Amino acid sequence: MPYTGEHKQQSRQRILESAYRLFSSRGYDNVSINEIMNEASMTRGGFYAHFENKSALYQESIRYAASVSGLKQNKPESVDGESWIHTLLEGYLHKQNLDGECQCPLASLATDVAVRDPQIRKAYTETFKGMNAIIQKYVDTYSDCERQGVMATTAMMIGGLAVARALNDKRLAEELLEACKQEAINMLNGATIEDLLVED
Amino acid sequence: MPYTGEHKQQSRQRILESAYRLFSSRGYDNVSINEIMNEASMTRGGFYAHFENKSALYQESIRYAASVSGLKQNKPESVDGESWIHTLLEGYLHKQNLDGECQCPLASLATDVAVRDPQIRKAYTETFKGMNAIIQKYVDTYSDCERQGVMATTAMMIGGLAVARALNDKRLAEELLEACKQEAINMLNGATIEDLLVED
DNA sequence: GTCTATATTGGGATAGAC
DNA sequence: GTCTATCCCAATATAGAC
Repeated sequence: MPYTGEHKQQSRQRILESAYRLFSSRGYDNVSINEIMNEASMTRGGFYAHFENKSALYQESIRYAASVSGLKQNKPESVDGESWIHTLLEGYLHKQNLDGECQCPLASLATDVAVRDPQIRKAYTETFKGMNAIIQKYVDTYSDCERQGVMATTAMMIGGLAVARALNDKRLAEELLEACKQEAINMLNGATIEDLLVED
Repeated sequence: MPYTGEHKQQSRQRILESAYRLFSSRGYDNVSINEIMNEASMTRGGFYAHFENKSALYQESIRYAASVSGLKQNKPESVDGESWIHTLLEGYLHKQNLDGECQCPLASLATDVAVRDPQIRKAYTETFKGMNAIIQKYVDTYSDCERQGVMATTAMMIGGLAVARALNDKRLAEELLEACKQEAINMLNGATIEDLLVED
């Protein structure tokens, strides 16, 4: 029955979308299955035809969000690696990510994930590795910045956005995003003062 | 009645301690007032003699944790500012903060706070400002690193620790802490490649 | 100020009709 | 596969004894 299968896939997709939207806005515990299903234009009872339980949905919604994040966009041929990194930073540390939903589960759910079961943390860990791989790939086209610098930069991006979302002071939050953007560009340029001094 | 007043203060202190310990380990929603009171050797009913509700306790426990954090220790006279920054980084990005409780509420509760009421976010915001002020104070003794660099560094420290706590891979988590430590030292040294190039 | 007992709510999960 | 109805448990908050 192709219709039934396709229809089920569409329902599943809608559930994943509304789940991530609500989880990133309000956290795992503060969102009910009822709300998620309503937002996906279904009722509560139907949920268990798609997911084993709420925890399984959480895990899959993290993977889903990572797969549609701005970081996953393909670089146009005409743009060089360094410019593309700037574009990615601009999109990631953008003030539109401050209120409510947020494109990146690494930032919106960091401390929430830390207290969940291993399957959920595994989805988070793989997403983090993926983010580092993407940044490294483009950085390699113009800089000698290595794994350590890239990891510290992604931590700063995630931390900057996560903290900015928690702040109760919009001006400070936007200042923080801007600071992280500038320093990320510096850090990804690779060489440090020490390197230069040694070369002198 | 001095005895009664003092006794109440001690009870309140015990509640704040066990509250922060449990909140930082398992998040706000996953900890019940019952558990907190048991951990403080009291019973549930007594709670409301000390705090208006659970939310008020959350707010005060964040301020309490910030007040006893390692960052609040006083620098010994004999140690210079730069060495002290290294000591603070070592303590903050230490693997003993990975499992369970964590000295810094900014890292252990970042995304948890983002979805709470304004009073809680205010406590978080003030704690963040305090962390920046402390780092800036010591950095000023040896570097020209300004507000932007300090804010980006604290975001990296908080983000590094928060993400490392969420990861399901101990080796990767420790590598991340180490990367943030090294890059924080670099960043707090202030000048960037661009600065040096301009000076040339 | 601390205790026990309880009112009340909310939400995860299941049963069963269609 | 989706719906309605229901079971069940956990947790906040309150009432009232001591």
